[in-house]
Amino acid sequence: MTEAAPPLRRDAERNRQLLLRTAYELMASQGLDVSYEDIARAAGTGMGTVYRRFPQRQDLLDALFGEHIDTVIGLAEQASRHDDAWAGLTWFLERQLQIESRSRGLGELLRGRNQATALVRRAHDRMTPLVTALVDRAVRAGQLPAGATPADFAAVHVMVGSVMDASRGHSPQLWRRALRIALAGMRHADLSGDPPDETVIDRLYNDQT
Amino acid sequence: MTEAAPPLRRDAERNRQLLLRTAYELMASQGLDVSYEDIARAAGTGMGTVYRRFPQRQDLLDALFGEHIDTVIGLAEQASRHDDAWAGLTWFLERQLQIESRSRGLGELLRGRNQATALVRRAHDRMTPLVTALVDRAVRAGQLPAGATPADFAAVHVMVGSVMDASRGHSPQLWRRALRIALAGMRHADLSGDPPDETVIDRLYNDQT
DNA sequence: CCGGAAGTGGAAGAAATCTTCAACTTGGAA
DNA sequence: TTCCAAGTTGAAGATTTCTTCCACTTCCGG
Repeated sequence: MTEAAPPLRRDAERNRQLLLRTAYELMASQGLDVSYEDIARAAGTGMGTVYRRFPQRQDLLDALFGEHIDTVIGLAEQASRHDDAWAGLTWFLERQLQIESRSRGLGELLRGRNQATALVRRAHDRMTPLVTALVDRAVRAGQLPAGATPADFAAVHVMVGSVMDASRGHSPQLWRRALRIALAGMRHADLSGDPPDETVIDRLYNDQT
Repeated sequence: MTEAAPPLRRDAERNRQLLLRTAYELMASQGLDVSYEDIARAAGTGMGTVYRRFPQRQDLLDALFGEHIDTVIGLAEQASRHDDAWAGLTWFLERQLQIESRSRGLGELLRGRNQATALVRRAHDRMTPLVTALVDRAVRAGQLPAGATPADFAAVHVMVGSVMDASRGHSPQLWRRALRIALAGMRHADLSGDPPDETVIDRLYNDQT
């Protein structure tokens, strides 16, 4: 157990909230690679304050995105309860991408661009079994071709996300069209050959290049 | 016309070739963002030599990738002569991605991640009309659904490329599976709604974020 | 073989970001 | 009201990469 941290002084807590709001805004529009100096300036505090509260960038990301990621995990759970496996899968992916479209930073996190391994790994450890079960069900129901795997689903996620990243700013809805293409492809592609390695999902989502 | 540059001294020309080979190797494995210092060190020269020969990074990229890009343009021309429009499209995309899989740097260039706008824009100005004609032919032939556009083709390119980038290193062939998914999606998705803006192709390929 | 133009190397200044820290300010318990 | 632990600030050192520059070396025409 972590020892109970003493509560923050009132002004410090106010600053902390202000920093979180500010950092979230910046990362929503610019992605995760925002400098501490930019955050401090936008919040009107000194850099030292940011470092005191979030000594590691990971600490900031945890505080910023923890609950958002729990939300996404909740979507996966909800989807896995869907009677129609394919409907559950498409609903989940569409919802997740919609959330990512509102925050570039969260998208980078969920799709494993950049740092942030701990948070991401935990999230995917929770979601992968759920998605796997859905994919298996969809295959058995004939909604997906034999040979379809959870890794294909992850690949679709990465693929649509890349269109989102490349078109954010000028065609904010283009990812929906890419999603239609990719999902139709999942249903109609010949996926019988060379099944991807079991570990591909983790690596797709955690490669830091 | 550019005025004729005087020929390089023999030792300088030797160094130039050495730098090009070295830089190509480094960018093939690490992407375009290799520092001049890394290039100089790997080639065994001083940084000043790199700067003297290639004052702007653009100069280096032009010299490195110019002919590779012409090769890809050639592929597009060859594809556009194919009787079967769909076969031409898939052949072209597969070939182009295969080349990108051997050089991460070239992939970044062709898919518009990073700088390099001049070279990329010229290439796409040449290829876009060819691809457009192929897509139109494929639609008329019933090989692609009504509403399919060249921008969808560009999106597929970007999508498969993103899987390539995320899996390079552990699953170097995974992009082929993603390509199968994306191409099957092009044929089977409902693409009748909200056609992408005309300018989307350029922007997909030239967004520098 | 000589002289000078061309070429080279790498130290040094500039710029961006990360990170620490010592002097200063403030909240709130007593 | 006093006092001090908690909090804040921004300057300053460390790092990294970019870019310039000048003393030194090399090539090659005459």
